[in-house]
Amino acid sequence: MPISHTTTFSISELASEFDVTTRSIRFYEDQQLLFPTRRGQTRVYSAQDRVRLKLILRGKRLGFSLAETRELFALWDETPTGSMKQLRLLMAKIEEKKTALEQQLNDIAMLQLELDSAETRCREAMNELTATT
Amino acid sequence: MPISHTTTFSISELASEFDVTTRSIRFYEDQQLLFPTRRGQTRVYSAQDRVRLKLILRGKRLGFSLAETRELFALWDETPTGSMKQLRLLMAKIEEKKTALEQQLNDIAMLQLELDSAETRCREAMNELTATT
DNA sequence: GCGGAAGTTTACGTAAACGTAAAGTAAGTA
DNA sequence: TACTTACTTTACGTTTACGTAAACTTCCGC
Repeated sequence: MPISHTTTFSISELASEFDVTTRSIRFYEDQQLLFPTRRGQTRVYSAQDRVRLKLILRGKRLGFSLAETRELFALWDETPTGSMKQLRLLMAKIEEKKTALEQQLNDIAMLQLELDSAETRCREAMNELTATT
Repeated sequence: MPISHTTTFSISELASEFDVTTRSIRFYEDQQLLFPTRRGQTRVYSAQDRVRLKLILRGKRLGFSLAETRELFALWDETPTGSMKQLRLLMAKIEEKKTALEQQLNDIAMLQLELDSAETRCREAMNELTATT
């Protein structure tokens, strides 16, 4: 059901665009990660919701739990309008995430080296087989 | 029980070194990711096992399931001594992992930008509060 | 030789992230 | 009007990755 298309989407549009099930999308709503409006019973998703869904899936690719992603949304949403104490806490969370990402970058770099090595060995083995020795 | 220490480790040594529970380590064995030898009943871990454990944990940080990590181990182990067909399959798997890692790098880069932005906003908010305006 | 620490197996429990079936509604269409 | 299609809620089932308790065995120090 392609919705009015000013800037809104149906659940199946999003599902097929991002290749997830409607079940998943509803589950993300259940977990307070998405907040579509309703036209009667039917869910109507805004462009913002679409972005959020994209971010959720990105989070998954990085191994984040839905809870963690929700935390990140909180970081992003909280237009920093809190007390000094809250702001310090927010900064701490941000730094924490940043160091975790640094760690991930390291991990990925190592894995890439190993895969490259495996690739080389594989290539050599293929050459052995091809060679007319 | 610090074992003979030529190059072997007890389960609790590994557990405390990597800050995981012994339960987890035993579970990884159950899932065919580790293969400690036995001294009587007791598990004895080699340096190789230790490396594997480290790799398992790295995998977890990258969001890999234990099954995926086991697959990676297979890639690594299979000293490429198979048929051409098998080698091509191996190469395909390696490429697949590599592109997945590229995707992850992209994802991380994006997230880093967003976190930097959040950090900036946070700093500005703190300055607002501090300023004697 | 006895208590405590560290190891073991067996087995049931649990949280996260959905899958899947059941049963119903609402809109468009032949 | 009947049929199809897309959407909905409710609710139980499933997989992964362990946690946790129970009930041993082994070894070490005193």
